[in-house]
Amino acid sequence: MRVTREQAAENRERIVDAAARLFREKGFDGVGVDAIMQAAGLTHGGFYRHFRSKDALAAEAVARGLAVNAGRQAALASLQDVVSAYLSPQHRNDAGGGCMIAAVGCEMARQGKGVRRGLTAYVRDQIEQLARQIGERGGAARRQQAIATLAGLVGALVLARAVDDPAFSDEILAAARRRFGGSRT
Amino acid sequence: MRVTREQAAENRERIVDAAARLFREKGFDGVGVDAIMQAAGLTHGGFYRHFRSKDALAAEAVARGLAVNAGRQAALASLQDVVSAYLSPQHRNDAGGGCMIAAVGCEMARQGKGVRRGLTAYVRDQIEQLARQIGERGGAARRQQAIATLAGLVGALVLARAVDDPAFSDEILAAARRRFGGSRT
DNA sequence: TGTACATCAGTGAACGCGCGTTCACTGATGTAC
DNA sequence: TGTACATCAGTGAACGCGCGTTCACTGATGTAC
Repeated sequence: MRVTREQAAENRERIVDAAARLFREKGFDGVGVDAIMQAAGLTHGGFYRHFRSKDALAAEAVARGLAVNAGRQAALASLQDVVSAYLSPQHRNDAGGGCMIAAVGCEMARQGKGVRRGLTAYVRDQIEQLARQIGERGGAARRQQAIATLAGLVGALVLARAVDDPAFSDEILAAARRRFGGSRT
Repeated sequence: MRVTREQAAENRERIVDAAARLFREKGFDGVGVDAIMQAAGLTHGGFYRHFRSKDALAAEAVARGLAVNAGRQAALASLQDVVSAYLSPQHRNDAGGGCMIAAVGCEMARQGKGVRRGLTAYVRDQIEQLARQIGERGGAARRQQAIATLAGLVGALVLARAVDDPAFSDEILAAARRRFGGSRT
């Protein structure tokens, strides 16, 4: 049952997209190759014609998820827009379609080189982009604030998702929105 | 090979402690019952005389880890001390002995009720304690700032651990220390 | 353009392995007299 | 205090299961003529 080269390429994309979503929803150890292939509409046997290993897919899926996220963030003009989208209840409720770092950041420290390299580049980009959007004062202080803001966003989303009580979760998001949301420090 | 009641209780403590450490080092899915029991100096077969399931142990281990952490934090008088200990390279390098949230926060959203309930109580406590240590202004703004600070600490540590480049990791910690470290906002 | 053959994306069964959990067993501890 | 027996913490083999990975096979696609 061979398939067009274009079809094969398209299938590969679907696998990476499915993995990017499922990893964010259930963690790296929480999804198997089987589930990923099924989500992509294929059977698990064909997996190794596309990827050397599950780890190799993870590296690509993380890169994909980060790239999509970076694009979305860049499309938002102001710091306020970025922060309020990031700290929205919708983002909290949609881990599978949201920020990679908030979803699987804790597990990344334990991942292979491929995953961590992609993440590092992304974090650098995000910091620079945030620094540009903060846009006041000179380099060092602005960069510092960008780092702190990124940390605050990620941490607030992790907390808001981990916590058991919806009202408390909302409070965390709201507080972080007010503190990091473009108000002049 | 029955064992003294006190010995048994002691063994139970050792299991919980080993689990609290290993979960932080490798994630909930990254350690098996076997490894935990071995770390506690026992064989895996006896596990179910102490805990109903791995999940039940996870709830206890998280509670233990959080309690230890809370105690350590409370022993530090000033916000500055708390922040600089939390965002120290030593803490970054010792996930197994450090903050539960930074180590497995992302996975907690996917854990059972026991784990999340304990975490929620802990987050509430930490926020109140930070608010007390911030100690300026009235209730609402202070609480807001405490939430943002907690988020910033957790996020910065997650980022510092995830990133591939040691210098960059240090920079993240330093920037967050300066932003969250007790300086009057 | 048509034919003959090689390629290879995808299938589904199978592999070894480690997981969470169960179980029969052991023998020191705890208890009843 | 001593004796006889029940209890039960811990052991190690075993369970079913799902995992990541491999493999023989299929048959449409791609290629060479």
